[in-house]
Amino acid sequence: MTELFKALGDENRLRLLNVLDQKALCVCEIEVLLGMSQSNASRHLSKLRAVGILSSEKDAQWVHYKISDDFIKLNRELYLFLKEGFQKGESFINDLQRLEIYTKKGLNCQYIANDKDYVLREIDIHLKKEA
Amino acid sequence: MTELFKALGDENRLRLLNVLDQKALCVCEIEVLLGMSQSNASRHLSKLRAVGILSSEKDAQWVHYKISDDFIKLNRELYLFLKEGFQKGESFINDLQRLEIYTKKGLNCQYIANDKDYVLREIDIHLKKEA
DNA sequence: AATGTATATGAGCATATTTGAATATACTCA
DNA sequence: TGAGTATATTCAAATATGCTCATATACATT
Repeated sequence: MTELFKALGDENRLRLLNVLDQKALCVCEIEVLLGMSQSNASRHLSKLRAVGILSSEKDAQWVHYKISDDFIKLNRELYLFLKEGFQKGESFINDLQRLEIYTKKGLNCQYIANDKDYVLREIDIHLKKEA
Repeated sequence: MTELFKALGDENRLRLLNVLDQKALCVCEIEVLLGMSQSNASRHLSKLRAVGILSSEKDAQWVHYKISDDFIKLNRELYLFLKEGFQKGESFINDLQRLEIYTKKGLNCQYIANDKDYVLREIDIHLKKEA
C-alpha cells in the first residue's frame, strides 16, 4: 500500500492518471498534452506501471498506456477517490480540456510525429478562442 | 490531493493510522506500541495533522491524536481503501495485536510515564505466550 | 517558584526523488 | 541493411524526505 501511495504522491503522475482515465495514450501524446519532457513523461509512466496502476501495450513504435483493469478491480475505493479528486483540481480540469480539443480535432500520434509544434498550436488556438 | 497521498506514502505513517483507527492515542503510546523514537512519532503525527488526516486534543500534558472526523467525511472512499489495506499488511496486523494487549491489560499513559520498560515487557511477555 | 515530564522543534546527516541532457534500445520503413 | 523515430535509461545536479541527537516549550506537581 505504501508503494501505491508513493506513486500517487506526485502532481505530475496524478495529471497523467487524470487524462489516462479518459483514454489510453502514448508517450508522445502525454508529452504534448501535459507539456512534459519526453524523458520525464516516460519515467512517470514507468513508475505508475511498476506499481500496477498502469498497463501498456506496444503498437508499432508507439507504446500506449492505460489504467490497468486489475488496478481498478482490486482498488475500487481508491479509484473512485481519484476520480472524485480529479473533478476538483484546476490543473486536472485544464488538462482534460486540452485532451478534448486534441481528440475532437482528430489529432493523433501521426500528427505529432509529423509536426509536434503544429499540434501544440492547434490546441492553443482553440483554447484562446474559448477564453 | 497530492499532499494527501504524499502524507500517506510512508510505512510508518500508515502504521500510525492503522492503530489510530482503533482508538485515539497520545504520542507516548505510539512510541511504545510501534517502537518509534519520541521525536519521530511526534513528527509523523504532526505531518498527518498538517494535511488534515488527524486531529489532536490536549489533555493535561498529553496530546491525544485521532483520525479527523472531517477527513473521514470528506474522503470516504480513501478511508475505506485504507481500512481494507490495513487488514492485509502483516505489520499492520502485528501492531493491532500489540494494541489489543495494551488495551486489555488496562495499560495507559500513566503506566508508561511511571515505567516505560515495564509496559514494553508486559506486551512482549503476552506475545511470547501466544507464539 | 522549582523540578519533572510530555511534546515539539532545530541542526545535521544519509538517503531518496525529481529533473534535464545525453545516450541507448527497439522498432519501422525505404 | 541503414536511416529515422518512439521510448527507455543513464548520469549528474538539485531538492526533498526521514531519522537521530539535542534542545526548547508547555504543562503538572510538589
